[in-house]
Amino acid sequence: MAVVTPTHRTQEQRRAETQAKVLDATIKSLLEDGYAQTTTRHVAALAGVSPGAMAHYYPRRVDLVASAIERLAEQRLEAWAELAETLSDDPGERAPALLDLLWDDFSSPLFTVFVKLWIAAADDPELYQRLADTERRIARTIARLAAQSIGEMQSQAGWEGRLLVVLAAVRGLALTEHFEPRTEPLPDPWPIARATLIEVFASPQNRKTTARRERTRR
Amino acid sequence: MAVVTPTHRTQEQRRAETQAKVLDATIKSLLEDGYAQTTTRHVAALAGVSPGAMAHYYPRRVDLVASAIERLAEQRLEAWAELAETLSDDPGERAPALLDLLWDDFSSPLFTVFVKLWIAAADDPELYQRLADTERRIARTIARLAAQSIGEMQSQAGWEGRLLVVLAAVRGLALTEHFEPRTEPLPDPWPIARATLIEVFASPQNRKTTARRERTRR
DNA sequence: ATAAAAACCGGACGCATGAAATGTTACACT
DNA sequence: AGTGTAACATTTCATGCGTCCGGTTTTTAT
Repeated sequence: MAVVTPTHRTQEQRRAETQAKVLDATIKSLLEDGYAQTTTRHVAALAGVSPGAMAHYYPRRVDLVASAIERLAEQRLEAWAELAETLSDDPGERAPALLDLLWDDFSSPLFTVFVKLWIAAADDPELYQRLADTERRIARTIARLAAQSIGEMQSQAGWEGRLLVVLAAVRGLALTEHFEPRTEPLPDPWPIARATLIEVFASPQNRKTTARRERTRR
Repeated sequence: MAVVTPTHRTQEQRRAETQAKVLDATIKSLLEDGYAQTTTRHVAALAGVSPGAMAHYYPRRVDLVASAIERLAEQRLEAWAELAETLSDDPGERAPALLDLLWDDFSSPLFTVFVKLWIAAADDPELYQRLADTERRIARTIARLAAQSIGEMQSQAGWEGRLLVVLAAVRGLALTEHFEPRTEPLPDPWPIARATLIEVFASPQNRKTTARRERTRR
């Protein structure tokens, strides 16, 4: 495939360029076709790179998806850190805002990629090994973010369980929405779930401070 | 392979026997090796049946796993119906008991099989088609069971959201426990989550303040 | 009871796809 | 200009799914 361009690209440029193309193609494939269908050939074709060239950078499939997921994690963490800045100072507003942030994150297609990889990793020790480190960083960041977002709440009884339940509920809801087979489409469950989760967060103990009505978004 | 055959097995018997062996082997493989590694030959070897024999009953892989999952669903539904009988009549006891039932079900290895198949079905239209019907029956049964278990609660404000959140939370918690990669083992989250979920189920509807500001929007 | 028919089971082949080894081209340094 | 090294391309090997055909056991009809 004769490259017509006499452009003087340095090796570093070429290297970075093909790597970027390959990683983008990998993410695209994971999103649209799932992990099983994300084959080396398919990714190479999507990226417009020869299979052999790709094998040079990512010898095995695991290397490919591990690198891609690390890049994804970077983006996700950056987005989180950025959005965390926009949170209100009012404790009564902060919980609902955090919930919406969570839901936006979990209901995005990127969440499905992570889930698909968790499942695959359950039966693939090597992939598991590669994902564990990345996943750990994500979990830590989210935990830290959540902790500092609900800050003073931690002194109250049962905050640990409430945080656990809220996170699990959002995850479970997202899982159902994304993956559970349906014969007919169902209405968006978030408005109803959101209302209940705000109650859980606000908890009976400090109802006087949080009894103010929350804003309805969107 | 001369079976000296003093056994007078009727065709129906042979048929049922090999089918049972194959289906059991399929479930075993799904449990231990995941969907991707559940190959037709692997299952045949596990069942002690030749690939050709298996192909006679289940021409393609989809037929195999679809049949297996239907059998699993039967067992699961029967177990649920049976356990539902043992629930206490005391409304105060019934919610915790239902929660424990839920957790037992979702934290069992069988749950992981269903999840693995959901994920696989997301990128496999034919498998999706086959699973949708079965999954729908399960969802209906659980919904009906939960509804009649919390019976009179339905008259109270926000019961819809509470049920939704509780189910989602248990699902999400189970997902995390089963699949999220960890570098170190974590303590069992159920005791803490359980306590919070019981509150969610049973607590705030007694207070008049929360009942008023429910139904934010929809 | 026995022969014909049907059902059941076992092994093997073709096709497609995934991963890896080997060969070829382009760049950098002196 | 020439050589060593890194980037890229092609080829080969291994694995898994789906299907067919031959052999055997059970059923049915006389």
